[in-house]
Amino acid sequence: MLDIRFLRENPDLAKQRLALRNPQFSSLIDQILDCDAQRRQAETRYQQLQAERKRLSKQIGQIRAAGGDSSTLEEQARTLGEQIEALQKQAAECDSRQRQLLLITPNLPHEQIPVGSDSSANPVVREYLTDHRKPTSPNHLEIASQLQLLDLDRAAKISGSGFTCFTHLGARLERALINFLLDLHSQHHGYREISPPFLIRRDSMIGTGQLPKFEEDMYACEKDDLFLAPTAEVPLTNLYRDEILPISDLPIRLVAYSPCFRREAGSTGRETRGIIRLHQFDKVELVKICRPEDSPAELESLTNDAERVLQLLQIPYRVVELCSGDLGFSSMRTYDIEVWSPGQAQFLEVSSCSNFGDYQARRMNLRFKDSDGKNRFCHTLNGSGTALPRLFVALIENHFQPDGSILLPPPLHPYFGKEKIP
RNA sequence: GGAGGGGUGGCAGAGCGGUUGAUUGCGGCGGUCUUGAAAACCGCUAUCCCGUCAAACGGGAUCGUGGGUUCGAAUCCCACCCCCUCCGCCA
Repeated sequence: MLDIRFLRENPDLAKQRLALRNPQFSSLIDQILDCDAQRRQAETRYQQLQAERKRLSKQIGQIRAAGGDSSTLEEQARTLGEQIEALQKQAAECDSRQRQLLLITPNLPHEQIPVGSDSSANPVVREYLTDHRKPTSPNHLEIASQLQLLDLDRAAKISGSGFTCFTHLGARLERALINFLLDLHSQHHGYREISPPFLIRRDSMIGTGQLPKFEEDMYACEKDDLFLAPTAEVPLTNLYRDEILPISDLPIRLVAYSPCFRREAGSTGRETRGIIRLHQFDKVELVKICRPEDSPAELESLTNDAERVLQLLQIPYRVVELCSGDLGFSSMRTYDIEVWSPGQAQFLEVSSCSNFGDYQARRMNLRFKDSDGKNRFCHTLNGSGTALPRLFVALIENHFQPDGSILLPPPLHPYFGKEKIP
């Protein structure tokens, strides 16, 4: 959520920055400021009347205690009460409308990010092993079918398209990867491991920005008004919602494994073959909560922590920075990490590392007490560390051998229990 | 799912229609005393919003959340959320 005071004082700056995402947001800012002006006017007037009524009520109390007649004053107070009620209703309506509008307004892009309208404008920041990448390889589906690592057809019998079963050594590899990632980040990168709930209340979905705007993309349990987590970002970031953290607790670094549930409405046909895009997939997620002045550096180290995964697994990748038009709703700055998939001869996104500034913290009322005793909003960040299915794809395609086996990189051996598949 | 109890300031815990933003204790901050510390004593000690910005000052709101009753609600009524105890069900 954007700071209403910032919008009030810098409406043109806010519009300019939002226009870098999409020009449509200008009128939204005007509507918000309109609500704000109306709200404050009504609020000021009813507060004056309320102060008056308070004085009268005190007098009434005193007169009654003394056994006197207070009926004239009571009549006055009643009249004031009616005016107050009407103005309060007006203020509440403005306030609620203002909040609804703020909740569907995306974060301002950071000043330093590249300007562009779509992913073709995303600059490559750095690359790893891409000079040595395999130009082609059998597709992960071909490899998986030879080695019985996946069963998409039978998964469809259970759940429909967009779901998979990992089978035999495939299931074991999936589990080994999850454990490898959790251990790497919790034991070597300083993240605290959490195993969070996967069903999420509406308020928490609003807190990180999935709701109200993207409700169509979420799986919901309507009976209980709960949503299936689309990413562990949601439970992790919301862990400390509505709290005021002591500054000594910051930065907080959290890591969690979770399955992720996404309806992916409207994306069938594009990049949907195999396990590149699923309605349910595993992911290990990194989240940070820190002081505002630390968030730029924390974004760099978070991205490095995710990259470390690919270095250890010897998978070629590149880091791109998202341009203004490609930026996610809540983010002010994002790096995507993309692994090379020789099977599809393209790069696949396995991690998206973002700095949200105070945008999420404001939505979930997450603050810290500054050294001078003032309460300030925290900054929040997150990144995948990493998404599993595409990592799985890159791993088996990049390490596929001419003899039909897969040679696993050494860091996985203790987790998988052997060096190759089969 | 059924029955009961409860949600008050950083924490503990009073208050159950009228100068109560709220007694008190603990903790925290400042001071007196002391070579220093402890003890004792004194003072301070929430958040949000509005009044164009900042400071000062003034006003309003906040006792789980939202409604209602009333001139006036932490206090009475209703709904919901959360926590605890017992019963039932259950991996």
